Amino acid sequence: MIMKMKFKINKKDDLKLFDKFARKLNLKSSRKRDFIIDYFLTLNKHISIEELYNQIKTKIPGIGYSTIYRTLRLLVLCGLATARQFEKGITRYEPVHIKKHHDHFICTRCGQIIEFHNRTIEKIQNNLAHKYHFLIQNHKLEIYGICQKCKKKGRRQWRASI
Amino acid sequence: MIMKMKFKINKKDDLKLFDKFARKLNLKSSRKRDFIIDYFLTLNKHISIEELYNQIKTKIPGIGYSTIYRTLRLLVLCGLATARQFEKGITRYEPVHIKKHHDHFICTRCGQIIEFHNRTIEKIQNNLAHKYHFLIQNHKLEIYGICQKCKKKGRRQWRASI
DNA sequence: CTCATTGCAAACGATTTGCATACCG
DNA sequence: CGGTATGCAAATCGTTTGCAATGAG
Repeated sequence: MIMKMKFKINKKDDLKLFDKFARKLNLKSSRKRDFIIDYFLTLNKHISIEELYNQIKTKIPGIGYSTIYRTLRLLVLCGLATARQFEKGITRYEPVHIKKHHDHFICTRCGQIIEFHNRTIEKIQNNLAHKYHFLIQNHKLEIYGICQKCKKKGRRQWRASI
Repeated sequence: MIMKMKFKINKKDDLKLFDKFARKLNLKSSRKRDFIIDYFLTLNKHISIEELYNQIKTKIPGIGYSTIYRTLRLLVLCGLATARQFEKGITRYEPVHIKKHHDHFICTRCGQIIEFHNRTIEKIQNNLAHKYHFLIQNHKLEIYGICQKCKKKGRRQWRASI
């Protein structure tokens, strides 16, 4: 029922787009930024700045948080990344190529996000769309609730936080 | 074609639910908190802490931010409010009663929103949730596309509005 | 009296920014 | 060289928390 999704990543085109964007804004090229962008665009899942920072740090030891933030801001500006807030206070970025057709379970207690894809739901959507003479471009399905771990935790642990 | 949905605001039941929740957690009652809850539950739109604070302040001048925060946290915990981040850095809360049956077709050209509800999609969601041991609290399904009218209009008319 | 609630100020965590330095063309 | 990119530390902003005072049962 649940399918792992495959994405055709067209990094080349994405990089070309960024180049054009960079020229428009008179940006100079930079090894570090280029590396971050290249790295980010190969991802097929959303990522937080912290995660990205830790991963990049292993490749560019001296890298700073601000550089990651500034680079991601540029990517969002030029449309190559999308920023989303699944849970409180943490922004997650996804490369534009995975924007389509993925759905999320989001735990409202611990913030865990489970991605899934379901064909039947999509089929129904298409039927409904047909009924309403609606041409589907894209959709977003988010299911909020409590994940297995948090259900087990029970009341005591979150009681403490009042 | 657009269906106005009616929400039965059942504040009485909501308050009862909170009472039960409060008893379980050994909360004492408090005028201020009760007022905030009552006020919040009559809203039919999401609200930010800042907005709520400013509105409550006109009724209870001495109120503090923390009280609002703490009360909303309780409401989220007991399921009477949902927290969402529509935009970066700001959490908005909505009363549960406007949170149900939240499916939308959204026309990306004219902005028309068609609300709909489909039982089968919900059934599938429940199956998926079961598989992941996930307890569903609510969900949001948004389908973006082009509505009947705009399909007929062709490109010229909506192009002008960009 | 015994706890829970509240307001305030301080703490916090994610993000942004000012500035001096490093880098690119 | 002139201007952009970077790292660092400090500033910011929404939110949380410690604590002393207040309120409820």
